[in-house]
Amino acid sequence: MSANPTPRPRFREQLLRVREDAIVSSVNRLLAERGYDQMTVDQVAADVGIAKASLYKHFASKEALAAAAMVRVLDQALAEVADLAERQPAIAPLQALRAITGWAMQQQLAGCMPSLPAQNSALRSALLGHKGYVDRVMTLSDRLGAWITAAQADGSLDPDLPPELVLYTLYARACDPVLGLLRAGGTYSADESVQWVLRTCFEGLQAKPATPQRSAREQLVATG
Amino acid sequence: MSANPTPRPRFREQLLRVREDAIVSSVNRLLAERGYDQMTVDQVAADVGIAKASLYKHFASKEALAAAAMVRVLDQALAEVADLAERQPAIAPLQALRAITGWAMQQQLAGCMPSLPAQNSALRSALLGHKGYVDRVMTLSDRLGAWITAAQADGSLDPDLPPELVLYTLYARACDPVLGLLRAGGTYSADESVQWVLRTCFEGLQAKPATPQRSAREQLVATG
DNA sequence: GTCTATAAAAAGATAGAC
DNA sequence: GTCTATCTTTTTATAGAC
Repeated sequence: MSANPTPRPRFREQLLRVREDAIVSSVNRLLAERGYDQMTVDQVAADVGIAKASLYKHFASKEALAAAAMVRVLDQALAEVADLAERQPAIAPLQALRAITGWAMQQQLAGCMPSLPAQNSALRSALLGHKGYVDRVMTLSDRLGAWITAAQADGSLDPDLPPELVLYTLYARACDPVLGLLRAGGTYSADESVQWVLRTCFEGLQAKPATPQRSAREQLVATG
Repeated sequence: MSANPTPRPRFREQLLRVREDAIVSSVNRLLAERGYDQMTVDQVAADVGIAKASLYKHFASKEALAAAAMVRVLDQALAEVADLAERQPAIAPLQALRAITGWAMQQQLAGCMPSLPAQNSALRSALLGHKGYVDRVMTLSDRLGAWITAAQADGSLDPDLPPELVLYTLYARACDPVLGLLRAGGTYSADESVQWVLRTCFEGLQAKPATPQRSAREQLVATG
């Protein structure tokens, strides 16, 4: 009998992963460009350069394709969080939240942020039944939640706000259409657009009350 | 010859309008519940209670249905703006913007805000070719733009922000998914949810620097 | 696993009688 | 204008050879 009944299993595995990675890349881009409903499996197959039937050997359904894309971007977000915590262990929690949100916005403008419709219940069910997806969402929410709690404790984040409101808001801003509209206007670069939307997100639309110009009484006291 | 070749044309017209109004109501609700891509013409016909072919006698396409729903909600928004300007002529521009945005958020939570995908280019083209829709969007943007300019002039709205950023942001908040998520949590009523999201929109996530607690020196001066 | 070819079903739109 | 019945296209998914 042969000494290697299954020669180089690692190599085959690696090849499989590379192929599936290419598929997920295509899905990711198409989801970012066209959204879930407008993306077709034929487009994915054509983009990857394989037959549609081959695609279904790797992923069981269109929903599975979307889930895989979400898992990847969630892993990237988790890596970004870990990187931030490692490189800047002393970073203020509010600044950490701002950095992660800015990273997500950059991803969106770069066409790397898959966008799924909130209203497609079939897709929603499929995602909630996908353990890998749910686990990552919970882990990321835990990490962000810790920063939110800390930022509220140190007084940099409004302590009155329900933490879940903050969490939802940050997730939503990662897909905020305002970003694309502002960028499409042509007046601002991608980075500038991100800074503007980040600013409105954290500092609001209203003018700051005191910081820019002190009150007359305060000025009198300080001067006299 | 008969004295009335076309008997009671007004009555027929009125009947037609009532029917089309019922259609638009169904479309509006389905667009709010399921979104454009997940809404089917069959569902609309079934909801109205007429045959699909009859539907196509009133509206030429699915895109036309969506456009009609948007026109109606834009008219409602314009009526709200006019009502605000008439009943409270002295209202501060910032408060006017806040009131209109809050009204839109209430509409969303009530299931009356049709949501169209930003990425469907076919739909986008159809809308941009629809004069009634474009006119109303421009008119509403003009009204809001006037308030934005005024609010920046009186210093209540951050004067550094590009006005188009503010405009885009207000439009986007009318469809903000955060609202539905917060409401779905069950902790807050619809009105409370609107207030929370309004607050984060205008005041941001960060804590205010000075307003909530005055500085020690200021307190000393005020007390002594 | 990859391919070609083909279901199978959904959905937008229309024909033609009344 | 409203209906039933049908068309046409698109799209998800699979059969079966290699």
